[in-house]
Amino acid sequence: MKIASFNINGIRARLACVLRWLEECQPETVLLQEIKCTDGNFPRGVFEELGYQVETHGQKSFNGVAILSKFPLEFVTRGLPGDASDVQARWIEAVISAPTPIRVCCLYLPNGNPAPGPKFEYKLAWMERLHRRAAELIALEEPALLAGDFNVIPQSEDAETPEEWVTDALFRHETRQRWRQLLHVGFTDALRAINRQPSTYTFWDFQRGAWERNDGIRIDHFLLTPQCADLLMECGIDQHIRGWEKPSDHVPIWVTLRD
DNA sequence: ATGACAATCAGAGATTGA
Repeated sequence: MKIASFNINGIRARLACVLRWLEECQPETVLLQEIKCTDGNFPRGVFEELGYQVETHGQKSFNGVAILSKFPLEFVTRGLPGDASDVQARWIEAVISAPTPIRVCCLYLPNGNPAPGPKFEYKLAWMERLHRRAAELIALEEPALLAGDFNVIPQSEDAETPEEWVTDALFRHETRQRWRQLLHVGFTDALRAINRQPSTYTFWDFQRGAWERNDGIRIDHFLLTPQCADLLMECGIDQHIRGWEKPSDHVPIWVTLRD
């Protein structure tokens, strides 16, 4: 089972790029972030014709997440539990009904800049809710994963110029402390379980030639429960597509799990 | 301190992102 996560920065602007990548990558399941459209405007037919079941949680203009899968998706829920007043579309969860069922949580964690400020407070509160849901998933003792755009640079080795990020919401100590809470309850960072190489980035800013200078950061992650980590075979980042025509500023990260 | 770059909504320029 190959499961990929990709912050596409607008599904309508990125449709050609995504289709080209799907052809090349051939994932059975895809977790998308920043679809930037309502459920009604998502081009679901395009993916259904490729054999994917499509589940979306969108909103107008901003945010929005979706799951595509060639296996049936069951028990689909939308919205991160813990705050009924939160209207931002940043979480969709489902169980992939494969021979070994996998629970997948597709998330788009708030950016949080500028920090400090109300957006940073929202980010930290969202991470506290994520921590509570993560602990529940661990208690299930089942193969499950959290994946998506975490907007967290975990360590200095995850940025080309870490000194420039120390006051940023993606790398502040409050943010990284909450990231580590997810590891402490038992989640495994899939990329780092396999690959300790530097420059394993998933994001390069559109500005100042960041891609050409490899001035990147690692902020898109797969976190696995112990039962899911037992199934882990590979984890990779499709960095080359950042150089394609009309790319997203993020690139896909994927895992392959034993069936 | 600012802007550089891109997408969205709207139909210019503000807002958001990271």
